[in-house]
Amino acid sequence: MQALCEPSRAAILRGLVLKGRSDIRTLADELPIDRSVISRHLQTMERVGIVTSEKEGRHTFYQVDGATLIEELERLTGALKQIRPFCCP
Amino acid sequence: MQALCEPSRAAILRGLVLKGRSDIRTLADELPIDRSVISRHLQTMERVGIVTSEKEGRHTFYQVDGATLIEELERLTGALKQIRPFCCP
DNA sequence: TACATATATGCATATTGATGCACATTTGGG
DNA sequence: CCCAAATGTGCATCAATATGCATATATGTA
Repeated sequence: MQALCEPSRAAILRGLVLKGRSDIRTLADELPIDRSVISRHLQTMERVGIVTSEKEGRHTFYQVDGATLIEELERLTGALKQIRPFCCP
Repeated sequence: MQALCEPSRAAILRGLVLKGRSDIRTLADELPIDRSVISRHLQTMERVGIVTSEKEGRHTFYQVDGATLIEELERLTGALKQIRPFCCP
């Protein structure tokens, strides 16, 4: 959730989806955001599990982990459905 | 999303789910949060559409709109599923 | 009508977290 | 080994927004 709230993070995620697997430099070329900021946001999102990273030489490639993202959302949706009969009688 | 990110809002939403339809005073009795703050957060969440309100005399009763919440989440999940083959080949 | 209760709002302050610079670190190429 | 490129980190600053008090507004009740 946190990850999807912040405009910059959303933009980075969007860029990553559009471009597919890419390194920070490539993403930074498309966004008006400092590379260091992008780096940190991607680290944040990796911690949460919605992106993955692979180091290749001096580059770090990031990629959206759509499966995890979907899983999490469905988990939440499922939980809400359990609750629903109670919270909206 | 924004609504679910903020700790206080999450707490209020949780309270609202546990108690079911209730007024601000009732919620405030369970939470270490000022009534005015709760009032504003509920207004915010109503604007987004995840809770609904009904005035009855001097009370304003709020209720979680689980249906909308689930709808939104499923919309997002659906969109992600569309993208998935591209973003995680 | 006067009063108490419930909620909403104006406003100043506090808090959280994003931002970008400077610099450190890592790595490949000559 | 030295340099340049790519990324990561420390740090000070800024911006957004939550918070709570004081107060306004609305509403039921004696």
